[in-house]
Amino acid sequence: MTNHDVETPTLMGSKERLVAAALSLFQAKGYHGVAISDILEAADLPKGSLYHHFPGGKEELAIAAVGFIADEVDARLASEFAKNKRAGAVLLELAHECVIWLQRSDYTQTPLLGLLAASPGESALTQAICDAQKRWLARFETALGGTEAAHDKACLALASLEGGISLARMSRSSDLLIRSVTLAALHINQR
Amino acid sequence: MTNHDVETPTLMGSKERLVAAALSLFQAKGYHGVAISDILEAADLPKGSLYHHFPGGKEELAIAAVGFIADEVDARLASEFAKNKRAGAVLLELAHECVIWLQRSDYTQTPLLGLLAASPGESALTQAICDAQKRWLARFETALGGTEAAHDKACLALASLEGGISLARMSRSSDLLIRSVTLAALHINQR
DNA sequence: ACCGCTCTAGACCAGCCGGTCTAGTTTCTC
DNA sequence: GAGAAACTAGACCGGCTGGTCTAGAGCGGT
Repeated sequence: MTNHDVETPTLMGSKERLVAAALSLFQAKGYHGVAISDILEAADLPKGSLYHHFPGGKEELAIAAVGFIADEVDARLASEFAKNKRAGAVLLELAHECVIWLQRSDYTQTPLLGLLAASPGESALTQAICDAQKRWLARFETALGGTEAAHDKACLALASLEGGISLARMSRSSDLLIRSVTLAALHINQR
Repeated sequence: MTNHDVETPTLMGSKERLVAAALSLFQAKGYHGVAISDILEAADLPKGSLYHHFPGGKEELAIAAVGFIADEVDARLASEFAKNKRAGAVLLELAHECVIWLQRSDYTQTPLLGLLAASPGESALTQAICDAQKRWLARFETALGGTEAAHDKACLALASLEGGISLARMSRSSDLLIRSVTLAALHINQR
């Protein structure tokens, strides 16, 4: 979850700029809430560029955006777990990063994938989101030992994170996210 | 969370029918994903009726829908807690009802408010959603004793529920929801 | 200098969006 | 049964949507 910043567009190629702008907007308003023109304006590019890089239009772009955040978070999880950290600690770290994200956007943006969930049913986009969640889940699960209990704990980790983000965004305060995640982390760490 | 059924429209007044249809559709596709014409078709009513009962248009209707589900769940929580049930048991019961809901809609619908979160920022609608969450949170909090720890547990309860629903809907299986919620309930029940 | 490829640029389009408005029908009240 | 109020009905509108298409700019290779 590093810098997908739209304010410094010239440093990225136009394709990357499109993905970054799209991700940021989708995270703020959901798939249907964002118009193509919004994305183009944010990325400062004309329509032709979009349909050159993404012939599939809005949905293909959204899929790319989901893939981007999925990879980023997945890589981050991998590196954290590689440091032999306990799963609860990693969860907390991720949550704190989400808090920063929320605060920086004045609680307009949802980190991760929450708002993207309102996507056209049964589409490739939905599938992409599902895949991302599966990958993150698997990271936690294996880190927790791969047992049945580990699976349960991994579910709780992700659910408390996504749910906590939703609560935090609505209440415009990171408090609820922190509370739910720390409690979940506590439970996850004990064997 | 009883019957807001759109299939038996003639049994309800047209205003109730509009609210029921709107809620159902918003829960399936999010605020921006639903067109007024969709709602009208589902409720089998012309446009005039909508703007007679809800002069504020789409947003006012959405607010009414949020209020409806908020009241319903809130009343349900109140009655469950009145039976002196432990908070964990109530959480589990609520989750099971959500599971039924998910399965009946073939995982197209999100119970509660998840998808509504993608609503126009800073609007009255967002406020209505926020209020609903606050009320539900308060139910759990007081039932858990009103302490600081109770607040934490209440957050975990709601977060695991909403997050679990999101996971379940994406994976088209209630499994992940059940897992995260049962684990959360376990932790909530212990003092 | 020429070509071919990648990418930018934006005019253009059919269709749908939320919302308004007038006319009609039903239902309640007296 | 007269008249008002509540509600239904749907034509209509301007603006915006996602998407297509043609024209051309920039640039590397030869």
